Amino acid sequence: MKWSKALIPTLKEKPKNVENVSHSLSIRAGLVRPLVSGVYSYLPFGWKVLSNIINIIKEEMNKIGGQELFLPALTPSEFWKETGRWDEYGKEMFKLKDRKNRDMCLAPTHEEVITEIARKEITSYKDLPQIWYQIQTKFRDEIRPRGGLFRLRQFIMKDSYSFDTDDEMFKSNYALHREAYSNIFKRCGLDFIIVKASSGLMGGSLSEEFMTFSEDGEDTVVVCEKCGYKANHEVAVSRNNGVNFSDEPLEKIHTPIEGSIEKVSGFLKVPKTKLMKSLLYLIDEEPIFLLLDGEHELSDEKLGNLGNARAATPDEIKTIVGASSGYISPIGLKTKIRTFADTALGSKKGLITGANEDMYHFKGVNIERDLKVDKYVDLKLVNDGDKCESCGASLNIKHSIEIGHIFNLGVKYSTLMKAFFLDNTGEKKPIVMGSYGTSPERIMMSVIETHQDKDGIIWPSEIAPYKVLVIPLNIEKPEVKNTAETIWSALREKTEVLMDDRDESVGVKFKDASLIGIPLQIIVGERSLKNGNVEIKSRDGAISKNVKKEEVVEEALKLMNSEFIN
RNA sequence: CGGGGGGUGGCGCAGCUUGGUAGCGCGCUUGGUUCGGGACCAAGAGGCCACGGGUUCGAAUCCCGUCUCCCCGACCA
Repeated sequence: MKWSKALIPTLKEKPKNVENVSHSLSIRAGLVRPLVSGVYSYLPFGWKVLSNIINIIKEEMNKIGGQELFLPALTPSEFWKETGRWDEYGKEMFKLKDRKNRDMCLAPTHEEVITEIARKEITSYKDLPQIWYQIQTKFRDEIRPRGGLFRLRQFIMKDSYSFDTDDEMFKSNYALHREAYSNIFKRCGLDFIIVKASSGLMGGSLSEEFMTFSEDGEDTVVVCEKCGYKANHEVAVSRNNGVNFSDEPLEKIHTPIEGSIEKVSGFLKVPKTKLMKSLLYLIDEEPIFLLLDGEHELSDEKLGNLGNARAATPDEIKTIVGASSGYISPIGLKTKIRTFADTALGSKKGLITGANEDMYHFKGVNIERDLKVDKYVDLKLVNDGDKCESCGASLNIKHSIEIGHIFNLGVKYSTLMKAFFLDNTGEKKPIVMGSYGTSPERIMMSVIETHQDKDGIIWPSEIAPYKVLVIPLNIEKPEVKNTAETIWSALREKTEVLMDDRDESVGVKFKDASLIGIPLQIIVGERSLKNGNVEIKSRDGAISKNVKKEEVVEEALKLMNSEFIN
């Protein structure tokens, strides 16, 4: 392709309303253009990258025996109603009516549709296992699209589904996907880790997320550099901080300040760990006290695991406990309220917590002596620097981007939608399912996030829109032009090559070359041509040398296949 | 949905406080000079100042409403 004939609309300035690097670069390099919030057009240059990513995905999925299919995006409500997600998904689902007034939606995911196929077509254990996948557009009316292309309302998803007779068989399909995903991300040039995940709306237990690190990522993960422990922040665990205070008698003290952990620890001049956070929640409409170490926040995910939970309102707290939030605790209450304590609280002594009277706290609280804990559960959101549960080293919290998610659906959908098969004893059983998702846009944006410098993108060669960029510096000099043409023609038979044949000044060409990030550049200019040379260099700066113009094609092909670029 | 910030030639911005001929940089067109890191000169084209109402002799500017985009929180590939 010649640049003069191509649509590669580069931008000199950072577009407005753009925050993170990948968003800015994807627009500046002419890959994408916004249409409405959370919806983007993919221009030819960007689509080439996405197509390369999609091809890698297909290759790796086919390798594990995945069969590609293509399901409709427009789906009737009835299947969603069978599983209850018509309501569960709520406003996030793009719902519409057809001309007969029938409820339809633009599918946000495809468990229902795929299960509908499975229940009709799979009848015997002899039909199992199966892996079906598709690469298709998903629609989710996100509460807030964000981060450029990180959270979209319309996006491409590769989703696959596995069908097995039992958990044992499922495990091997799961492992195959884990392997395939690892290969996909590796080939795209991404560094990633696999963490324990939260399952969200999908349900199911075994669940892992593939994460890349980026300051602009909307997720956080907890990692232990020492033993390799890693988990999504929401579900990560850490040890008791090991801080102990001496035992004292229980005593009510006057604390004439706002009852926050911050204020109380400041007022009493004690560390936050000496405070015990007492929170009143309604779990399945039963009031329950949740106790946490003063320096930790409650994890929403872990809270959700307890049941249908919500924080008690100030009025409810007043009615149930008789004091305001900030001055409450399960100690000395007339009415019994069940109490769950975070595991890290253990049997601590000498703590401070609310005295169930405004402006008063208890000091000297001894958990074993002064209150009855009904259940110890893991409730806390891990803090940076907490001690690793398994090895005791300090944990780090890092921003990350979720690029893939694999999980066990168990028999949730097969049971709800009656997708049964007969096993070898003639017994009717629900199909064991797994669901696996990744998104080409996310991959592309993650790659940009992690493969760029101040001048622009540096594409890993496998997904680069072109592998080589030929830059004739002054297109009006016949020798420069002809040499570039010769190189370009020879190269285009072997690989994808772009030639910047625009009549632009060198500065513009070099700046654009850096911006669009083609991994290999062949620079044809009068200066080196005097010695019969052209320059070949890699965008990442690793290679820059002069070679005979007759040998540059061969050299380029050699470099392309070497390890030098990611 | 709550909170915050925007919408002015294609792009990035100024102008708005204190109403009075719509401006700058980039890009674009034409001609010329340049050509190893966003060149220079000259001449041009291009704007219902998001939209709808008001106030006023007069509104990009003041007031009311609407739409829309971005950021922070509940969601997830």
